[in-house]
Amino acid sequence: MNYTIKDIAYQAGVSKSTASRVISGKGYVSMEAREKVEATVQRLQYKPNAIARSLVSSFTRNIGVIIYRQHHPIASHPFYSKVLDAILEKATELGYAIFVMTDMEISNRSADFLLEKRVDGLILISRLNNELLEYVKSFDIPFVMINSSIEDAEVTHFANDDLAGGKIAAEYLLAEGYHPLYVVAGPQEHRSHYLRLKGFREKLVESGYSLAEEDIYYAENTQFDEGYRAVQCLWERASIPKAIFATNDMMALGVIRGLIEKGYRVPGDVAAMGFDDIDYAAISNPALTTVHIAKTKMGKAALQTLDQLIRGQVHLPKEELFTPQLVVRESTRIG
Amino acid sequence: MNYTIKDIAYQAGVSKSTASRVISGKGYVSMEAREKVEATVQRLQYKPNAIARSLVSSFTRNIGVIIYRQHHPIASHPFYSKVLDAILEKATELGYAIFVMTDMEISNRSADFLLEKRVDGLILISRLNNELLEYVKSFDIPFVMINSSIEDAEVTHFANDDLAGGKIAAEYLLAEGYHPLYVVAGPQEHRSHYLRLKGFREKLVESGYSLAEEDIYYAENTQFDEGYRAVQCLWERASIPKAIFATNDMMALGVIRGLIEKGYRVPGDVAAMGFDDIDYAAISNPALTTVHIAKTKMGKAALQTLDQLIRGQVHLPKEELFTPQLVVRESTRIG
DNA sequence: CTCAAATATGGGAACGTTCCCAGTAAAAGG
DNA sequence: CCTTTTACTGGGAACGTTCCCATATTTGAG
Repeated sequence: MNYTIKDIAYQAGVSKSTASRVISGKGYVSMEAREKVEATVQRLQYKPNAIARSLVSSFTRNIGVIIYRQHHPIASHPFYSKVLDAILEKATELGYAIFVMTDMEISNRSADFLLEKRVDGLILISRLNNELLEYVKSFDIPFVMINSSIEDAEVTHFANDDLAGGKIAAEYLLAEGYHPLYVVAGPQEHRSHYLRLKGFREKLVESGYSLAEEDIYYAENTQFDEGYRAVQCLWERASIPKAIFATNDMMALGVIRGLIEKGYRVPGDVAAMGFDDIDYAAISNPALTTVHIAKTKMGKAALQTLDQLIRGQVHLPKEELFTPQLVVRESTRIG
Repeated sequence: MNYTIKDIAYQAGVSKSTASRVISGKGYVSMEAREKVEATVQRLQYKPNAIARSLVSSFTRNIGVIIYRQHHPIASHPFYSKVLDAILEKATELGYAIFVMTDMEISNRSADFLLEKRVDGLILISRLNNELLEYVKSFDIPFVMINSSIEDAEVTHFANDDLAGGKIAAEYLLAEGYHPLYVVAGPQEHRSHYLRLKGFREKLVESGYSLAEEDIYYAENTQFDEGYRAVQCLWERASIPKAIFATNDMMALGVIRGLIEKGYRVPGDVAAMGFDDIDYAAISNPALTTVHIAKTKMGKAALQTLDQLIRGQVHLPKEELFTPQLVVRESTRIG
């Protein structure tokens, strides 16, 4: 059985009002009463009931994180798990507890569930559609999006500057003399993969090159296997590229695997480059050149802003883009 | 503003008792009343307040997961994130919401926090000490442990059969003709690393071999860098092994990196083997031979059992060991 | 010495549910 | 036709807090 504030009050010989004042730390309390109550709290290992507190204050200090995944589990996702880590760490700092939910299909289910739990705010990560967005908006609960597949002018959104990232990749590969180039592009319905390809192509054009449609493999999902398959498909064509850029690291790793199996040396014969800078990029063989995304910063900033939203601040920037950074490793470094 | 059951009752023209009966689905309600209430619920997008419900029922349908990590973030941990994924999936199935917490040092902080939130149960993962265990036990809240660093006869524990796993590794390497062998062993305070080494050694002895202390590198943590460092340290000694076994995959990957940098071919010159079967093991170059742990099964079983505990079942097995499985990949396959 | 301000206390309403209970109306049993 | 059961309804207490309010005591300024 759990003790209540009444038990504390009774055993400390004060009223529950006084006990409440000591425990919540607000209002006038005499030194004597304070000591008696604190001693009793200690002795009975009393823990205030956050449920009852929430009921009266209408704040739960709980936040829901929903990651909509289509193919891949959430927590073990090499990218989103990093963001989630950052959120969890920041949450401890700010005194929030985090509900983590994952949903295979994009539906209202998770949001409904967390709304019933009366979370103070919501963080939506990755894929979502307009219907869901409108649904969440219709309850006026603070929420932010991270790396969402869609954009909305009214909703605070944290994302990597993928257009710039695509350009960085193209610029680097061209500067290193890699040409011709092939691209393995993730699903174009997703904002980030679309922008990465777009930035890459724009930079090529700016530099006097071009990117033909037949030099692009459009992947069905964003995983290792699709990178591997891309090599098989692209190789049915005549020319062999000097480098392959994939719009994320997992696919780039699949590309490397495909190349090695075909007997090519990476980067000796064909170089490979990814995007995301997941943990494994640094330790793979060869280590993967990629575009680093500030995953930790994104996660922390998202919760920080959500906290401000919860505390009633209104005039916050609607979009925050994080600047990506080139990370050069072995997979594009010859000699 | 959120609607309450009173609003529903008023707008539907019934008492809040009747509205409650319709919404919670228990007690007698006329067809007419039911329809009126359901229509109003639909119209106002009413969501029952789980906080108020919890207060009266004393169940929250929330469960806390605490992962104590020493060096590595939790969600992006290649092993525990898989377990967490399984827990999240099972939770959706069983109708629980999951609080995920992470703690750098082993303290009562996270447990206290979640206890105040009045979670129905707790899942403790990885490292913990007796003090913490006794503390959690002192509140009689149902809880289970997964892959805990310590054992306790009274607490339900889900773990891999690490002793058997160590034997499997030794048996396989010997059968393939690998000898002499080096071992990179994780911190021996942790039950699983201790048992993996123990099983490995026992099998060697059974087979007429032995494992000298100087052929073991005791790692300070369980990460990539320590595997890499192990190679540097072990190589200061005279003989070169035919294979190296690391008590987890991350260290094994570090070993491979170290070997490659020294100019050895893996497995041509020296083979390498890990333990865990994390995602990266399958896609690394060379793909890593390892001992597979049923991470998903462990996570699901843990929540399943916790649910039974919460529902009042008492006679449950105190320990469940999952049988590991050999996974042979390139890193030990010659030719 | 008086009176206002500051300090301290306890009673009780409120938060949004559930659930027990008393009561009524209709159906069924004798 | 009376009685018992069944079907249905609404009032109100309870869950464990916070917080407003009324009241009591102490402090200290004039």
